[in-house]
Amino acid sequence: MYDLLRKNLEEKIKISDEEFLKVVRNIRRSTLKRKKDLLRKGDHCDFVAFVEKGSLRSYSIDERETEHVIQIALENNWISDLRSFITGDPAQLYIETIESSELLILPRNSVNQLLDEVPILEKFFRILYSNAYVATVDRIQHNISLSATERYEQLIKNHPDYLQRVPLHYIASYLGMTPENLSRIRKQG
Amino acid sequence: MYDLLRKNLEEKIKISDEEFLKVVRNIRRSTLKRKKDLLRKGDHCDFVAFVEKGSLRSYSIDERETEHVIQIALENNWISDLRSFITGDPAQLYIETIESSELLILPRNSVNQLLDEVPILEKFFRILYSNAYVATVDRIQHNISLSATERYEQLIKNHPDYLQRVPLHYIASYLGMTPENLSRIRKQG
DNA sequence: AAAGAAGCTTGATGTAGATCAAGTGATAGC
DNA sequence: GCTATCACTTGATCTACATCAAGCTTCTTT
Repeated sequence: MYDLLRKNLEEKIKISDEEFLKVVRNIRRSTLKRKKDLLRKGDHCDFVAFVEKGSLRSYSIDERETEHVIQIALENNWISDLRSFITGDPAQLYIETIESSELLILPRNSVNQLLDEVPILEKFFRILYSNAYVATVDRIQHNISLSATERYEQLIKNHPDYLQRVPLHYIASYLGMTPENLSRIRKQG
Repeated sequence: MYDLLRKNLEEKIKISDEEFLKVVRNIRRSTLKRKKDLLRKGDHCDFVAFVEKGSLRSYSIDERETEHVIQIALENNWISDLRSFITGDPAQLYIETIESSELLILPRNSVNQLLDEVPILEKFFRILYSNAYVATVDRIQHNISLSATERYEQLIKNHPDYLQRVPLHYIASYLGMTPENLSRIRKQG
């Protein structure tokens, strides 16, 4: 039932049956059809969500009403508006399912309490945060120094699975280009 | 002697004289002329540095030999290659003084030890990390959704001090544009 | 005080990628 | 199984910004 979550935790920390049970007790399971909202801008993002099945994206909308995909998460990944989760500020992001999905939701209240009960989770969250940090730093570097074509090539290398599962216009947005431009890049390559 | 550092810590946490003394005992003071390296790519960044006086920048160099300014730090700010500091991987960044500067260096060894001796510092570092995270997320949003002119206008609003102290071609790089383009933008505005 | 380096501006030209517009093919949900 | 929305492609045009090149000014260092 919670095998994938357990596996995910054990990629980062050692956790006993007993400790894992404490985590599981605090989890809420959520099943969502495709294109359903998990978070809307202005909400308080008081959870982190683990993707057990399906796929999601987080995105922002700027003043010109343009969407920008920030994160794509398939199975075995965590998604949240970490900024809002950490600071308590209103969310800047929307989070939405791409395919219909099965999620395991860990609310912030529980997290605070769990950190006392299961101290090894401190390490887990530290890793979660620093991974998120490193990912965003990488992304800046990426956008700064690569052309649209190179960014697409990197994506093929690092996330070939996205191409099977995620509509191309989301991928284009994630890579910081228009769908038209991505289409033309794919035609050449 | 360490007034500015104390003030900086107290912006984020409450710290007693005794605790602060423990911190200070672990600090190394460093005085650098302008344009001197503090960190080179490939080094292990095993410190965080507090700017007591002067200014620094961190930057990367891409395959095309182009520099990209990642962070600018004036007095009362911290600078590091946090990615390398956190993960222990070799640094991706260079750090260099812009003006001649006075730095307070906190080595990682000391940090680990200090976290045991002065638990309140856990909070300080959590805040330091999450500020860094939020800053990079903001920067992505910024670059994604604003034009070169708008990015410059935001900078004027948020960091007017940079304009007095930091050469314009570093600012241009920080904003993700060429010096020529920044020059033309300033001419119009 | 002089010489060199660093910093800034201006003009001419080039180009990656955006925007606009239209049409075709695929999917989901009733 | 039908219909509407969604997804993708292709072409024509436009534009923000980069690149290249040159000259001027202002600092730094000796």
